[in-house]
Parts: sequence; C-alpha cells; structure tokens
Amino acid sequence: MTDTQPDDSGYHPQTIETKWRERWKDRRTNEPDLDGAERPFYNLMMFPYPSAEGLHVGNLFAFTGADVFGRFKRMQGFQVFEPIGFDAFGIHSENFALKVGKHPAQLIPSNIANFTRQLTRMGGMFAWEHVLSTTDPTYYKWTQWLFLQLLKRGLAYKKKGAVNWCPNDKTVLSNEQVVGGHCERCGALVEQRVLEQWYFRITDFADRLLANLDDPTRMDWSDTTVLAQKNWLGRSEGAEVRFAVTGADGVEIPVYTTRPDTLFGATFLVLAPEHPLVSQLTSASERAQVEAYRAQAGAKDLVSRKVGDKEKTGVALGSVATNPATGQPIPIWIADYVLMDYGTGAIMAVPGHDERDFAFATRYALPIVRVVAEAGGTAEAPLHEAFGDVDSGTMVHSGQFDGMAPLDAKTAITRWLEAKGHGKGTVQYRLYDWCISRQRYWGPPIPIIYCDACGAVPVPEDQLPVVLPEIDDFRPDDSGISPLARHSEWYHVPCPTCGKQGRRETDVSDTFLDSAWYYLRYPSSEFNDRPFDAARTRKWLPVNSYIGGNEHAVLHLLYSRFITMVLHDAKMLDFDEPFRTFRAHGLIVKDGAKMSKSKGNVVVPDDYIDKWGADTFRTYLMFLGPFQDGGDFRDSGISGPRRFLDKIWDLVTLSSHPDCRDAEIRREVLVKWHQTKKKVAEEISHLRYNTAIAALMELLNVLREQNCAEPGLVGEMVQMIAPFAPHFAEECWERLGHTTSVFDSQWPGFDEALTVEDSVVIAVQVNGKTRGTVTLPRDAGEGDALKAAQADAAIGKHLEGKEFRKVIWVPGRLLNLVVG
RNA sequence: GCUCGGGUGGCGGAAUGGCAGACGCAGGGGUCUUAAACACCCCAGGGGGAAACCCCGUGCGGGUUCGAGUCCCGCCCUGAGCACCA
Repeated sequence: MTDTQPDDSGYHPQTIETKWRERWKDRRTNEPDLDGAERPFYNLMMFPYPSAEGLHVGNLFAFTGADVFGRFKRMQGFQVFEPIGFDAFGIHSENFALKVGKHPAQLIPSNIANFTRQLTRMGGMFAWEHVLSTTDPTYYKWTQWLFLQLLKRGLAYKKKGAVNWCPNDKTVLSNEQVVGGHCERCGALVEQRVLEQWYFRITDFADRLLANLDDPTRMDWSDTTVLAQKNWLGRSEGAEVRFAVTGADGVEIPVYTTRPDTLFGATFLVLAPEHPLVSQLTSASERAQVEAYRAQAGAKDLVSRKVGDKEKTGVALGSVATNPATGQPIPIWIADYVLMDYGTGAIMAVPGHDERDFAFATRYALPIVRVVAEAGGTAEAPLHEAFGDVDSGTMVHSGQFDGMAPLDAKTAITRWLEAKGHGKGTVQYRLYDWCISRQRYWGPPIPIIYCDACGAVPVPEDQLPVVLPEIDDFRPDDSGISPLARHSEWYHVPCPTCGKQGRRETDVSDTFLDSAWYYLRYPSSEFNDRPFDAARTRKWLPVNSYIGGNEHAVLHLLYSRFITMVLHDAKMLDFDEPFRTFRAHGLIVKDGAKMSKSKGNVVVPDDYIDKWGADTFRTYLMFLGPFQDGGDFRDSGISGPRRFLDKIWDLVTLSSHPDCRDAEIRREVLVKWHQTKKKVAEEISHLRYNTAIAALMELLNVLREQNCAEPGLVGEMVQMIAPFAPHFAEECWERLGHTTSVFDSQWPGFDEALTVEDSVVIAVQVNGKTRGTVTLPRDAGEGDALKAAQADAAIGKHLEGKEFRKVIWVPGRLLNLVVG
C-alpha cells in the first residue's frame, strides 16, 4: 500500500460503518416483504463456495457490482430481494478438508462464518433471513427430490460408458468440466474410464436451449455468454447418408456430414474404432490387424485421442461400400480421429475438401477428388459427371436437377438423397448428456436403492433426505467406487418396493446440480415441506437481474436453464427460463493471472477495508474501470475515491450553514446538477459504474469551485453516491436531517429542460481542422456562428483571401468551413 | 485452426461520426507549516516557439467523409473461449 491515510478530520468510516450495519440488521432494512411486495425485484448474484481463505478482492468486486445495482433499483421504487448463500458441497471443500486432515462437516461452518462476516462488512444489501447452504439437509433434501423428478420423467438414466476420469480428484467429470483434455478444477490430465453413471437428458432440450437464447421476451443476456452457450450447444445442419455395404445384404453404414454437397468426392468411409459394426465388417484377412488397432486405440486416454498429436492413423477393414452418388465402391476404414460420441460415429471421408481426411488419404494413398469449386480452386470432377452435362454450380442453382426449384447444392443433394432413400437432412448438436455421478463423499447421495428383484428403485419422496453419513474415511481412491461404498451399515437397506435386502447408490451428485436450482429456493427458504412455494415463486421469479462470472457460461448457466425447463414442463413453474437478464462481470486479475492460492496472488480485501473503510473500497473497485471488463488489481489510486467521499462529507457539514441554506443556485450549477442526475442514472442502469462515479466527481468539482452547498442539492448528491458508499450515504443522509433510510428515498429525478446550457461553445473548423471556438446562445443559427467565426482573429486568419466552398453546420456543436 | 473481445498520455481509463485524453492516480511548481504530512491553487500528450500560435498524435497500411479513436478493406500484436465435432 503506497497511499497514506488522511488525517482524522470528520469522516470516520469504521465508526459509521459499524453503526449502520447494526441499524440495518435491527430495523430489518434489507428484508423485503416477500408476500406483500408490490414491485418485486429479484437481484441475484452467483453464490460463493466458502473457501478457507475467505473472500478475495475478485469476489468482492463481483458482489459489490451486483449490490450497487440492487440498491439503485431499490431507490427507483422496487422492493429488492437480494439473497446470498453458500455453494458448500463439492470437491473444493472436500480436498481442502483432506489436506488439513479435518472433516468437511467441521470446516464448512467456520468458513461460512468467515464469509458471512466479510459479506456483512462489505455492506451488501443481503436478505440474511433467507441465507442457504447447499450442504444443509433441508436444502439437499430437495436436490435429491429434483433428481427423482427427472427420473420420473425419463430424463435421468444410468449408462455404462466411457467417461472422463480425473486421476487427481479420483472422480468422473462432465464434459463441461474437461477443458482442453485437463480437469477444469485441478488441471490434471483427464483419462478415459468405463463406468456406470447417472446422466440427465439435457440433449433432449438442445433445440429449446438454443432457440430461447434468441428470444428477447425470455432472455436478455450478455452477448459473450449467449455466444459461449451457442458454441457449446454446437448446432450444425447437415445430412445423414447411408452407405450400403457391398456383399452384406441390407447392411448400411449411416454417416453424418455437414457437407452433403461433397458426396461425389467421398472416396472412403471411416468408422470410430469402437463402432459396433466394425467386427461385422472386418474381413478374415484383416482381423488380426484390426483387433490390434482397436485395442491400441481403446487404451489411449482422452488426451492423446482428442488433443494429442494430430497424426492420423487407421486400418482398412477389408470391406467396401457404395457411394450412392457415384455408384463407385469405396473402402471402409477405422481411425481414431473419428469419435464415436458425435454424429453416427462414422464419416464419409472427402479428402478433396476436408483437411483431416486429406491428411489421412495422403498417408494411406487413398484417392483424392475435388468436386466443388471453392475459392481459388476448381473442381476436378464436377457434379456433371454424375448428373449429366450440366455444370455443377449452375446445375443446382438453375434447378435442372430432378425438376427442383432453385436451391443451393447442399439442399439439392439432401433432397436427392431423401428421394432415393439414401439419407436425410439432420441437425446435430455438440452437446452431451450431463453426467451427474461423482465417486466422492462430499455431496448429496443419489437417492436410489438397488434391488436384485426390482432393479434401481427411487427412494420414496417421503423418505428424503438420504442423509450423508459422517464418516472418517472419506478419502477417495482409485477404484472408481465412492467412499460411501465402504460402509455397508449405511448402504444396506431394505428395498422400498419388495422389502428384501437392497443397496443404496453410493455415488453422490455433481455440485452443479446443487447450484442449478438455488435461485428457486431463496424466496421460499423457510418452507420445509416444499422445495419452492408456488405463490412466492410467482411473485419473485424469473430472476430480474443476475450478475456473475462468465466462467459459468456453459456450466451453471446452462444446467440452470435445463432444470427450469424440466420443472416448467412438469407444470411446477410457469416460466421456462430462470434468468430474465444476465450480465457477465469482468474478472479481476492480479499481475495478469486469475487470483488463486496456488499462484500466490490472492489479494484479501480485509486490510483495505480496515484502512480505508468498506465504502471507499467499494467505490474504488467500481471506479477502476468498466464493471463488465474487469482488469488488473492495483491499489495505487485508492486515495482518490477516499478524497472524494471526504469532500462530500465536508459539503454535508457545510450545507447546514445558513448562508448555504439560503443561497441561490447559479444557472451554471443548476445545469450541471441536472445533467449529472441524468447521466448517473443512465450509467448505473447500464452497469457503467466508473463513468457514473466520474460524473459525480465532476459535479462535486463544480460545487466546490462555485462555493455551493445548497442542502437540497447536497442531499441528492448523497443519494446518488449511496449505491456505492451505502454506510457513508446513510450517515450523511441522517446528518442532513432525514429520519428514514436513504435507501427508502426516491432516486432524484431531473428536468430535461435544465440539462441544456444557455450558451454553447461551438468548435470552428477550417477544412476540417479545428481553429478555434466561439461561444453563442443555445439557439444560435448558422449565420450567427459564421459571423462570430469571421470576427474571431485566430479563425479569420485562416479564411483570409479564401473562398467558401461549403459550410457544415452542426447546431450547438460545430461549424466547419470548407474553403479554397 | 475456428469464434469472440481489446490495442488511446507515465498509469487506470473517458469520448451519439463533430474541440481526443473527461474523471482519477502518479508527477512538477507554488501557498500554508519551524519542518513534514494533510489541505488548497497552478502546470502537465509529443515537438517547435519568448509569445501569439504552428506541426505531429488513438497498433500498422489503405479507403469512405466537409470531418474518423469511432465506419469499410487488408495486416500486426494481445487477451479469452472452443478445438480431430466430420
């Protein structure tokens, strides 16, 4: 810290911040009437994971920005519900507990206590009476209930398959949690394992998840977040083409392609090594080689398979299929660059138009044919070879093909495939079903009981929650089996259906399931007989404003939307999108890197708050730069906002002086005042807090220059700084003689007519270069401006002996004289 | 490789196509003080000039326009996300 604290004249943050925190609590200032509110506004921010290290500056930045918005909406006359809670289940907490040799159930309460202290101290407008923790049985009872609702509707299923396995965290990961082949959380290389897991059918909702993103009546989200979701959903349009296998009666290989127009150039087929038809299609002579290749590909982990070297290898199966367009026989291969879990697990290789196929064809000396003239190239074997003597491009565009209307090549060929029964147009998504099983301890047990007679039986809803037992040996191992599986006294239970000995599911659910519905719980947190109350939910949801980090663009935010859709379709909610508006805030980094304990660059806010006060620190963070950009944390400018608050304080003190009370406000000040009110409201509503604060600083500078401390004006100044510096504003407001909270006052309005100055400064340009300014009455016309410009010596100099060619007049702003 | 952002003083950053650098930090000079801190006043993009004023200036090269940080085309650098998705 390079700055030094100002002396102790007047404004003492520590004293007044303590005072107002106590008042807010005693008077329940931040607890809206959840049943009676007439203009409800649900102001949500992403609840934190309560780490042992406490909140860092990056967290505080995000919460402050969301809190400023909530406080602003409140002063605009809304009853604002701003809840907070703790996302306390999960691997983070468990790993930390393992590291320090304690039980997470013991650690979490103290971490939560510390977070609560920090969040209270920052002056957030939190409705603490509705705080929740996902680890509370009264909460996760309903997380388990949610699983059962999906199961009931066929949206949860168990599947054995290749999954992402993190060898460090010793658990499976969802696809969203694997980043570039590494564990999103710990960075370890992810392996492939075959395990039985529970999945949610999020892919059934892919089209809706995509369509709603573009529906402004449902969603108004940051562009960057919408884009990330679209990329993740990965919609592509193409065709499924079936290739008949030669000599195998009726056997067809379906492939998916986004380029059906290149069908004529498909010179071989490639299947994923684990494709179910491989064995059947392998000739006797190739079998040994094929089996060897499959074994080798299967042993590869996901890293070298998906993101390792791009060397293409494969083997031929010794069988052939027919290209339906050319009628030519083409060989069938397997190669591990084709993925089983996308499309049909098989491709038609078009080496003339696909880089990967080209590399493969080159390596194995397979034929390469170009069929479509692309930019800079020509088609060596145009479509007319197959379709007669019509040029490929014009053939399809001129509609001479099978008498169809003019269409593009892709559509034309798809139509042809459909007509001939060789395939059909299809849509593919990149999205995978959501794997929710975790072979860990610290989460809600999945509420299933396995019975030899009845199969997988859901735990009856009236027997929820399935309480997570407190065990000491919760360390995960490499077996792929959850720690709970070591406790037969826990998992041995009678089958709910037949009463015979059954076994509980010993996996717990993904933390992202906990957070996929927490926003539904907040307004109803005191009801223990239902997850969310119908009337409360109708009043408060969907969420009016959600602010959070874009790192959750495709995880939490996508899962939450999915869960809401499921509950909507189950008629439990009357909306299918949970967050009306979402804004991604920027990330505060330190020395260019995201703050993390392992990098040793975590900045803790407590010392700054001790030294400068929460209000100064909040204002400083919001003044750093655009809220939605974030930036590198530094503390070199913190004295600026502090001096700013000190000066407001002085004005408040000064305003009680009789001279100030009776002083007339000069026109100049009046205009600045109204301009500022207009500007600040506009900037805050767009989360441009840095420029809102700058505008207030400008107004303050004018007031000081003009020696103006008129109480009404000072009061509005205090109101406008209130969202940023809430304790400070309350104290000033009280000193100005008010007896109720500044947050129950109405945000100052402005008079549009008073935002316009009486006289304006016109920039005068000669041939586009500014040569001076003239000051004119607001309503001055072009003629007046021209006269004034010619009269000005400095400007006139540039006009001497020249002839006017053109005059550009922008009223109130600029006069440009084009001369020559 | 693909998809998005972003390149503006010493620093963070402002600028509906209309006086580039608001606001703040740091810096320089001054007032106050025994001295310092605080506070207050003044200066401050670069270059030239005693000054008036002039020239140059928003990553680079073109273009549109009376006028471009802003719009268009082509590059360079940088941050983030996705990545053998057929």
